[in-house]
Amino acid sequence: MNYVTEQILGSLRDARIRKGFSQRELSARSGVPQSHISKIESGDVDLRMSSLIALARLLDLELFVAPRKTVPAIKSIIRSSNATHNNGLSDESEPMSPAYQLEEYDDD
Amino acid sequence: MNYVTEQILGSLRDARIRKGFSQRELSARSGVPQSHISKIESGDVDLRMSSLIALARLLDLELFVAPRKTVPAIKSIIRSSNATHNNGLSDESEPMSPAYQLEEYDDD
DNA sequence: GAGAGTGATATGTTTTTATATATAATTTTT
DNA sequence: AAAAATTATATATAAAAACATATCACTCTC
Repeated sequence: MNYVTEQILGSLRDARIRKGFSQRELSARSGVPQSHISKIESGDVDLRMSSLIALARLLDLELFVAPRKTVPAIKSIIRSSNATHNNGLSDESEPMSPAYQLEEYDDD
Repeated sequence: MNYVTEQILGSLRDARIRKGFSQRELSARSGVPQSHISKIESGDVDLRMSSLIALARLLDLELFVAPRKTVPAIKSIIRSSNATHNNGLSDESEPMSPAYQLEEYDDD
């Protein structure tokens, strides 16, 4: 598994966890079987672009290609975005995932 | 074909052309058949992540996922990068594709 | 208009994702 | 430690990409 792939799959997993989704829940939302999500995250399959985009979208991520020379700048933006776990100045950001969960929730 | 897909495929085609590669040449460099590259560019196939990464790499592009809220900033970076067709202040940028080609070149 | 280069189409085969489903293994919670 | 939730594996099937190869249509140049 090459570096870029690892990066992307890692981002997917991190985003899922940051949103407080289990693989099952992401499965329910995306229609992709949990077993397949597991394989995806562990790099056992070379997933298709449409699947990647669909999963990313559910996790509030977007897929891109960028010129190599812009990579450092972009990574910097992403990094500082991830560093900002809901500081006061937030905009239309996603609701923070709770540190613990009192009741089970079933939206969707 | 959704918006993100279109964006990405468009970027691939643009980058290929900016580098002065024909589909045949990209095929030779990547090992992906020209016929398949044609289908990819016209959105006839839902290509795999590894293929996407491989093609992107040959075109000096890199694949990413980024948090949705960072998208405008990132697009802005990419835009200005593309706007700068070799202005004087360049760094380690790729050699400019020539406006015309005298001889055929075969590196690789 | 012949020849060369380019991109799109066509066909048949192989490989692999994606799906469905079940269950095992692991981690977390009570 | 028992129960519950989460993730990893396994198997079988269907669908689609990837591949190899050939050819067609189009444009451009000589």
